[in-house]
Amino acid sequence: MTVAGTGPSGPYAARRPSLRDGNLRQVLRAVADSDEPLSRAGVAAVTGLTRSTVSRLVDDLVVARLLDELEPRQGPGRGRPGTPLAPGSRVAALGLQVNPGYLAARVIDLRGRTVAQRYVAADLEQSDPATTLRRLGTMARRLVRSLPTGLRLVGAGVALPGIVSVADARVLSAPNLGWADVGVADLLRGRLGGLTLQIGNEADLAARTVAEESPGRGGRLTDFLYVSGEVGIGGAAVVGGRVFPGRHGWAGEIGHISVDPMGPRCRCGSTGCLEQYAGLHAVLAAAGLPPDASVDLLLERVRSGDPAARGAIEAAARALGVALASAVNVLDIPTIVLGGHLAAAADVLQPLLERELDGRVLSAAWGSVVVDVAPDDPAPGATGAACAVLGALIDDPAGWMTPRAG
Amino acid sequence: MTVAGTGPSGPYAARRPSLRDGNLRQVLRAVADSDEPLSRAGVAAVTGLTRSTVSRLVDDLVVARLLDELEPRQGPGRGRPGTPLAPGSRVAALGLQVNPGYLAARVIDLRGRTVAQRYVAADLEQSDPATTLRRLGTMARRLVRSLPTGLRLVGAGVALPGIVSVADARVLSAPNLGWADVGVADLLRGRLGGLTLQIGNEADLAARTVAEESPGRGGRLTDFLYVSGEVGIGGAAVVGGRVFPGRHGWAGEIGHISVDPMGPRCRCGSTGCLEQYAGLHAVLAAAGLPPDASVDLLLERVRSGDPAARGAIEAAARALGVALASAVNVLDIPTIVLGGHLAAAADVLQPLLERELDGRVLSAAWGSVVVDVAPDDPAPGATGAACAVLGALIDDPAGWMTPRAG
DNA sequence: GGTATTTGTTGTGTAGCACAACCTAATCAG
DNA sequence: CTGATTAGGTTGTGCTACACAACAAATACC
Repeated sequence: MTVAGTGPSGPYAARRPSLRDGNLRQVLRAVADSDEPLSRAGVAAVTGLTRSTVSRLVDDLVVARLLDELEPRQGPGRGRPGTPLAPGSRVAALGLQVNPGYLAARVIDLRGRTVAQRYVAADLEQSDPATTLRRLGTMARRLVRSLPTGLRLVGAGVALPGIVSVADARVLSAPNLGWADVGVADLLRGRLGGLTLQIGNEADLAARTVAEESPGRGGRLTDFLYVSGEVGIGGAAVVGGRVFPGRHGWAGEIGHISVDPMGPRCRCGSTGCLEQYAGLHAVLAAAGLPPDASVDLLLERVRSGDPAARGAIEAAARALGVALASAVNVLDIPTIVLGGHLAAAADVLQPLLERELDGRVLSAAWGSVVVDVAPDDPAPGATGAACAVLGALIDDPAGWMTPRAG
Repeated sequence: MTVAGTGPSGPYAARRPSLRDGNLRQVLRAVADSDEPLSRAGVAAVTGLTRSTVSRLVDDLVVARLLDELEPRQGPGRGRPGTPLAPGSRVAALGLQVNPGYLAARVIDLRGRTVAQRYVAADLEQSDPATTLRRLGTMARRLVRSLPTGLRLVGAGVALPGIVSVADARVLSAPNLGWADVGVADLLRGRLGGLTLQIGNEADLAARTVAEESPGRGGRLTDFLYVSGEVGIGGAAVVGGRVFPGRHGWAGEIGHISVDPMGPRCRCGSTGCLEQYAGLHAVLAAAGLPPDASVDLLLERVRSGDPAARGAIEAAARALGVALASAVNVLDIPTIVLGGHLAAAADVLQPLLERELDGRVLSAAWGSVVVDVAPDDPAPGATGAACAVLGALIDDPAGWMTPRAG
């Protein structure tokens, strides 16, 4: 959002150094956003600043290790070859994720490369928060210890499936974990060695992995509705490359759009929520499978023509279409990205879903709704959590350079 | 972002004068946003700039007539009294509105005062676009001619109930007027004497009148969902004081949220849209009234206990609750503002609506959904259209000062 | 090897803000 | 009525950070 007047420094104030701060960000962004290494001159061309100004800013960013000078590579150019620049590979962030089916930890550097990761499958539906977070903390600590020296971690993030309070790092409600009112920071921070900890909703953070190919570098899509099918159904609206937070950061809860107000009661208190039609448990039950059956088994049955399984998935697709159509009408974001289990089932969902959407979305007359699939990532929340930390760094490099220069 | 970076000039570029441009905006905003006239020193205190800097910036804004120096008024202060500043009263914009039931034109100055206005009731359902816009144009021209000399109009805006393309000033579809693919700018511009013309959706612009008390001055609410009940049901999501546009500017179409996928067919092509339950024609029909009956008659019957009328309004309230709950779950904006006919019916709608919302909104457990009523304005779209023009001026004063100084 | 071309650096000019000193206009104390 | 106090507004000086221009460095082309 190109809104002015709001930002890291607040609605007001426009002191002198803010010009430099802003330009540091522009330069860092330009490098991060480019798909191939830019030279100083390239940055100047992209940003509109002069070469001399860029040069000075780049030098400072290199000293702060936010940028690296790469080895000059031979290109088919005519003049003096530039020194290619890239986001600093010695600056990284830790991303963590708690999901009903697994724990994950991942370290990602400013270039978006996964430096190290761990993944443990575990059944965490109705788990004890303290025990689970202790496990996650231990996992994270081991991962951090295994890192090469010289790598600076700038922060950590945790992705959790539920309603979270970002400000005080609490999980207010995570029904699929059986958690309510859990202070994640308190239970985890001690194990992270003083690393700043951010918390976020799983779908919001997973959506980042679609919005950004690497920290600061916009992905193919800038505006889309991410639908995270895990055990429940979460979601996030991405607008202009940024996750739309809403008032408390709880936007995107499409799992609780009402598909039929006379439908079955949902544990959220409402009736006929999408989750009651397209949630994992609901679909498995409709397909005549036990609640702990795998998605793969369901999809196998669908593809082999099992009528109950096919009926279940078709009902889910229709419900999904009805709910998403309402969401698209409200948000005017005619692009859907399926993630989690829904991504695995995309091939069987897509035709029905697109038909339903095109029939129900008001703007479909001027452009069809596109249904896309999220890139395959076993723990997209962890990736997104790390990217969120790095994104904050890219958004305000000056704030990170002054306190600890060098 | 106080400075460069993102803003009117685009995501990149951060030249030198942008600092001054940004500060001009901050100063102008500070004055516009204050509920009582600020002095130069007051602006300095609010913005964090020094008095000397503010003084220079204010002087330029006064020369450009964007600010006025008021008569010094006696206050109970101790030191030298400051010269109170206010947004320039000689700068104004023209706001126009075409509604199924009326035409309106209104001139509003930078202080938010209505300088002049005209209003003509007319039945424009299924009207001819060219004829209607010619009428509106004539009305506007007469209004402009009646203005006092010395008032500078900086632009015009038109509010229309339908899907509009802002970029090329076309109405793509306005079913309640019977319009499709109408080039509003071409039909109107000739009558406006070269005034720049913006076009906007009625609900989006009406929502501005709630978000802003006067141009640049935030209202009581900064985040809310505006529901415009005219003949159809439009809507707009306001986030951080700004209307959320979506990809094409068509966000907020809550009239076409699906309340019951098995419900009656809507003219949009979908089934069970909110408009089929809570739209004016639907409610009148359910109450056993003719389609051209007035809202007042309906409400009178409801209040006098007519069972059919009461049943109709209750059904509408429930449908509205179901649809708005979905919208709130997607947007996380737990404040609803009722406008248009819905505002008139607020007292009978409110209890049922709030009950439905609190039962269906996920976040209701941490804070009830508030249902509010828009201020009474016979043509809120016209007001909002004028404010939109003035808002653009306030957002970029530098752009308006350089071309024509003095 | 010379020339053209592009990159990166260095020096100079300048816009615009901070800071401080000063002037002005009010209230308050006596 | 006079002087002290307080706050608003203006003026002058210095500094920051960017623009512009000139130059050095490194490559390709002839």
